[in-house]
Amino acid sequence: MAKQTVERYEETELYRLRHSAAHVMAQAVVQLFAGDVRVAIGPPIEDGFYYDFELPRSLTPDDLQAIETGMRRIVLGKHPFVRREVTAAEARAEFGAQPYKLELIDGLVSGAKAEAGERVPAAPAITFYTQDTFTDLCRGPHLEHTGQLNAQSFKLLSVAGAYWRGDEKNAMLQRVYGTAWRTPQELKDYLWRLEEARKRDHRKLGKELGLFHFSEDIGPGLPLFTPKGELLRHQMETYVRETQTRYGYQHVWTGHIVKEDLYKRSGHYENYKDAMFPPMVDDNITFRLKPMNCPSHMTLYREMGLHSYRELPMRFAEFATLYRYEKSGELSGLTRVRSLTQDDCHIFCTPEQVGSEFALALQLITEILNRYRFADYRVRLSLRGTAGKYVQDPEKWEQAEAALRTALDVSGVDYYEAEGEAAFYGPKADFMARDVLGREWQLSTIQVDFIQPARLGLGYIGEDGREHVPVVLHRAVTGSTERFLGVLIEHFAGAFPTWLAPVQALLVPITDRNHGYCQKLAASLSEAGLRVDWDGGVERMNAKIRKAQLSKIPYILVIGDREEEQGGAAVRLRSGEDLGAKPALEIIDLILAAVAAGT
RNA sequence: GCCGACGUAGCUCAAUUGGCAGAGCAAGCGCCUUGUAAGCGCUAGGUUAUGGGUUCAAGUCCCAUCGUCGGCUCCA
Repeated sequence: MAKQTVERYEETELYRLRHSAAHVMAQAVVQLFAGDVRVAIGPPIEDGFYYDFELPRSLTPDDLQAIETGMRRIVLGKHPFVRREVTAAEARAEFGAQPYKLELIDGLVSGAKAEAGERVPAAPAITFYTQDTFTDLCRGPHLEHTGQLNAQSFKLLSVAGAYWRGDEKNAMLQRVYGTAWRTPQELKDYLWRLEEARKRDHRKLGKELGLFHFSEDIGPGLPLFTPKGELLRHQMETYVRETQTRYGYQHVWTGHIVKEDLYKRSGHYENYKDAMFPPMVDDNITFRLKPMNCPSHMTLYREMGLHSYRELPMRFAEFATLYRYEKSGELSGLTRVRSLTQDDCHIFCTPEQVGSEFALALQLITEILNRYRFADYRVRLSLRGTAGKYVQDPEKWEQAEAALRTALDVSGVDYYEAEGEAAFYGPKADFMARDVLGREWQLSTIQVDFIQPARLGLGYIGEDGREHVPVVLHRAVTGSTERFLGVLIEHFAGAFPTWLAPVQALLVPITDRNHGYCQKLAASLSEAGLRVDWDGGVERMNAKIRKAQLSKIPYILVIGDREEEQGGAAVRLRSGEDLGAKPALEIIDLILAAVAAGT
C-alpha cells in the first residue's frame, strides 16, 4: 500500500507554536505564583499543549483566566526564544531548585528518555530555551519570539491531575491543558468542533433518545437498556452474528461465573485480579464473575474431545456478558462500563493456518466496519514493551509477532507499530477507526496467542499422528456492544441508518378519524418486516412531526383523509425533506431498499 | 484508585451578600379535530444526592459518604 509522505508533526509550524505556547504558559504560572513553582514537562499534543507543575495550592478553573491574561502580556512583549547549548553541570546549576528538571537532566545524561518519553540517542546535547524571564530545559524547536503567538488564537481549556512521568506511584502534579492555532479562525473552528462533539456525546443523546440509563440503585458502570436501546443492541448483535455465521464461525455459550483456579492457570489472575469483581466463595470453591472468555472457550475446546487437524480451524464466537471491576475514575458512559457484552471469538488453528485465518478475520472486520460506515481506519500492530505483564517466553513471542507481521504484510493493510500495547499473552492488530469528527477509537482487534493454549492443555492430532498445541487467534469486531453503541451514537449523532434504527417509521395521523387506518397501515408495514410505531397522542400533527424528527426516526409517514382515501401516506424524512404522498407498497419498497443499502 | 470541579422536579436550568425553592419542557386532566418542527387552559410534581455539623435561619458555609464530569493511571 502506498505510503503517503506527510509532514511529521514535530517539524510543523503548529508544533513549534504549541511548544512555545507551553513555555509562555509556564512563565505565566511561575509569575502568578511568584516563582513558587516546580515545573515538570510541557509538550505539544494533538490540537494543543499542556504543562505539568507542582504548586503550593491546587489550581481551579478560575485560575485559567489569570494565567491566560499573563500569557497575553508575555506574547505582547515579543520576547525572543533564545537557544543555548549547555553542559550537564551548567544545566544542574540552573535548575538546582527544580527536582523534576534535575531528574530529566539525569535522564539526558544517561541517554535514557526525553521529556515526552521517546527514545533519544545516547547523551544528546543539553539545550535551554529562554524567553523573557523564563528558561526551560528543552530540545526545541520554538518560534522566534513570543509575538508570533497570536494572542487571540490560543485558549486554556482545563486543569487536571497527572502523575509525574505517568506513573501512579509518583507524585500527582497539576496539568493545565491549552489549545493553540495559527489564526483566531482556526481556534474558533477547533472550539466549534469541541462543541459539536459535546452535542453528539452519547451520554446526552442516549438520554434524549431514550436508549439507556444508569441508576445509583443498580451501581456505577452498569447500564440499563430501554426497549429502544435493547432493540439497537439486538440489531447490532444479530448483524454480527449472521455475518460471522456466513464466514464459518460457530457460536457457543459459556455462562457467567467460572472457578478462579482457571484464571490462575491462564495467567489472567496474576495480571488482572484487581480488575475482577471480588470472589464468591462456596466452601472450598472460589468463583469469579467472568471477566473474559478465552479460558472458557479454550476449556470448551478441550472438553469436546481429542481434535484432529482436519477439524481445524474451529471458530468459537460468543456474545458474552463480562464483568470487570474498572476503577471508579475509569468509568465513562457506555464506552467504559463494568458489565459489557463482547463479540468475542477464539479461532483454534494450526500454525500454518494463522495467515489464512487472519485474512478471513480481516475481511470480516472490513465488511462490518464498512456497514457501520467507518471508512477511515488504520491498524496498530501492538507489540510487547520492555517491562511489565508480558509472559516471558521470547521464542513464542517472536513466533507470534512474525506470524502477525506476515499476515499484515500479505493482506496489504497499512499499519504502524506501538510498543507496550500488546496483551500479556501475545501481540495484537488493533483497528483504530476515525469517526466523522476525526476522533480515533480502538474497535476491532485480532490477537495471536501462542501462550494460553499450552497453559490450558489444548491439543490436536496432526497429520504426523502426534499431538500438537493449536494456535489461538483472539478476535473481536465491534469490541463490546456497549462501547460500540456509544461510538455509533456519536458517529451518527443519533441518526442511525435505517437498518439499525430502533423505530424505522413513525405514522402520524392528522385527525382522530385517521387512527383506524393508521393502525392498519402500521400493521401491514410490520408484516413487511419493518419496525414501525404510530403516534395516537392528542397533540397536533406539527408537534408529532417535531417530536419524531427530534428522535431521529428515519421515515415519518403523515396520514390525513387524502392519504387514507388513496391507501398510502405522505413521506417525510428526518432531514425535513418531503417526498409527498406515496402508496403503501411503494413506501415499503422505499424503506426496504434503504435497509438493504445500509443507509 | 489519584487530582480537580460539580450534584436543585422525569429532562434542561433559575433562586441577591445565608432570609418563604421557581420556570420551561415532559407527565395527568379538559377544550380544540387539526395538513408537514411546539394549539390553549388547568392540575400535580421537591427531605435541594445521602449523613452529620455551624447558625435565629442552610439549596447557599464546613466535614464525611455516594454519584457524575474533565484529566491521570488502567483496559485481558
